[in-house]
Amino acid sequence: MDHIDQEILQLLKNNGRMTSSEISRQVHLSVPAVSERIRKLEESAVIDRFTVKLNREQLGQQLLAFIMVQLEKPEHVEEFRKVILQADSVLECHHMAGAYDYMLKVALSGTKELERLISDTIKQVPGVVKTNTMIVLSSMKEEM
Amino acid sequence: MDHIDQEILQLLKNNGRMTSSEISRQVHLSVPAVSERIRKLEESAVIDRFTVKLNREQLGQQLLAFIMVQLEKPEHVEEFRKVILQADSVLECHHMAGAYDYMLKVALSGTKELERLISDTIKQVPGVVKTNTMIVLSSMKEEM
DNA sequence: GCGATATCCAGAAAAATTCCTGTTCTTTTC
DNA sequence: GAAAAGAACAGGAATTTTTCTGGATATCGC
Repeated sequence: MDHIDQEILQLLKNNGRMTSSEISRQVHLSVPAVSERIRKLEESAVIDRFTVKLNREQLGQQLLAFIMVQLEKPEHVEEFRKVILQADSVLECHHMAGAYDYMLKVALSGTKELERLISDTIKQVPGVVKTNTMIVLSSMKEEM
Repeated sequence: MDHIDQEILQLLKNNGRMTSSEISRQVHLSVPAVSERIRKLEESAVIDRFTVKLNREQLGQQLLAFIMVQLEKPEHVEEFRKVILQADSVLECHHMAGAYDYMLKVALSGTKELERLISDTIKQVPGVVKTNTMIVLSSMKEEM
């Protein structure tokens, strides 16, 4: 992980489909050298994976929110996990230290769908005793 | 945006570097047809951009946290924005409805760096009157 | 010093992409 | 309902990229 690797990662963060030959021109290395570096970054798990960032608004998910969840007892975690992993509108779920046990980041079409998610999905899980929802007005920064 | 486009997006989410020829085999279309569809998805901004998901732990950022920030008056927003955009450890910054004005998602090496970020960077911004930091213990889901 | 490992480059073969053309299918319009 | 216009697709050629070799150079540990 030298400074050239960092340059390569920076370029790939901006454009994950940038070709090795284009990268090679920017970092002043040969094409095989760049390909080999990328391969090793993947192998060493520094690069988790290549992906595509979609525009949520274009996909009808105009509403972004954070939902904090208090789970009564650890015995309910498995059921909770299953529900969360299946819910497409839940982008992230973090186990937290503090007053609440879980923090969810969710993307939905609007408040109707948010209401359904909270009432019909999250609060239906046994052990969920309290939630606290915070609505996002706008996002000034959003990387990975 | 038909079901084939959705298939293509799903494939690209799992592997952003999947070649058009590989995709064409999976969705039973010709290579030019797939390329054209991807081009249009980019043009219509459904695809924001291609990128790479890095492994934060491998990069020495073992600590993930959310910081909620209360900003006294809107006149301090510009200064706040500048500081946030420059801070590499701040992954996300959302303007919120509710008790706090901003929600930050930050990734750092540890509590020392977190302390510096809060005390020396965020709280130094004029107008920041209150913060509330929540530490992530583990993440069971994290997409985009 | 000396071997072992790693990194690099150059060139060739394989693969993928792009571009072009012709065809089919859908949609529009009369 | 039929003809025209437009969009989407498949096939093939030219270009670019990737991958795979072989060999040179540098680095590290002994």
